[in-house]
Amino acid sequence: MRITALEEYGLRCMIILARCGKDQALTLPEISEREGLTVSYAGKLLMILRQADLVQAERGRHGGYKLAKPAESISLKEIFKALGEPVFNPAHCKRYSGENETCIHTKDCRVRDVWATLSMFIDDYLQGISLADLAYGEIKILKKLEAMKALAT
Amino acid sequence: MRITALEEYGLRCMIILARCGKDQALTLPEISEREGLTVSYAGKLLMILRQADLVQAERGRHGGYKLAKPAESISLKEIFKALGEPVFNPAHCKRYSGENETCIHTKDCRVRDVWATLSMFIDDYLQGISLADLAYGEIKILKKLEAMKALAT
DNA sequence: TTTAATCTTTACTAAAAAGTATAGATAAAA
DNA sequence: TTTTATCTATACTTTTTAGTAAAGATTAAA
Repeated sequence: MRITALEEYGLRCMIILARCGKDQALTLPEISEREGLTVSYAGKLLMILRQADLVQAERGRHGGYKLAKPAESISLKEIFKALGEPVFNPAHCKRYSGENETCIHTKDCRVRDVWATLSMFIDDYLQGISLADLAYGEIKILKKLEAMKALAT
Repeated sequence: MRITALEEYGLRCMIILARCGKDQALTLPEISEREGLTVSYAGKLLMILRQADLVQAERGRHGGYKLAKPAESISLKEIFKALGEPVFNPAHCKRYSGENETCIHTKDCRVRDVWATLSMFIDDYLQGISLADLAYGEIKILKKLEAMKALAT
């Protein structure tokens, strides 16, 4: 199970935007410079985020990107939804069907139950963390994570 | 976040072996036929599983693969560990470092905290499910998953 | 000892994901 | 109106993952 490059870098771009202040826009060169990415790649990431309505873009002089809404009201779940697929989705069983048309376990599949439940856990976890927590809630988020850990064990 | 092909198919091969009975061995053609995989690909998967000591192989006539220990004492966590990397590991920050030598957030990184905690949750979850649960615990596993869901919300 | 059925290993090809480049569109300032 | 700074879109290249092929090693039976 892997976090993809789009997810990792896309999230970091969101953090940078959250940190730069609500009404100030950052340009692609600025974003890419801060995260150590090429301008092209940052452009690709920001396009994805814009198409998901997570950021707003403005062209021309004084243009750039800013968050489409306050960091407090953007959850990691939303961000991940924009950047990739969930751990488990209905296409899974078709994708991993080997030589067959669909997976041979189509009905009554325990593996699917396990993935679906895990996927739900992950979604809940990501839902509970806001972009603001990550961008400037240094103390808050550590406490939150500690609390979640304690709950889990 | 994605489940990889090795993880998905590798787990399914383990389930097939668990279902075939403790002392009976299955050959590559048998395994591949049951899961709809090519013999070559099944060979690759089983080699990985063998090198992780999850299955035992015997060559020659009457050869084949069987589980290295009872399905009750093999957790999904072990199986996943053999087949791929965890969601978060120490190499992560180096891998996703953009143009830089290491990620610019090396010290005091909230993103890393979030991944590390998530990774721990996932491990706990996988640890709590045995191969036996998946292979022949039809009722048991559904109940288990329901209980875990209830706990989470 | 030969043969056939099996696993083992390594190298190869194909597909997907990651990352780059380039030409075009828009906005504002000169 | 021209120029410059910006985003946008698409096509391309590289790297990684997925999947295949083929030759070798082992075992047991004939």
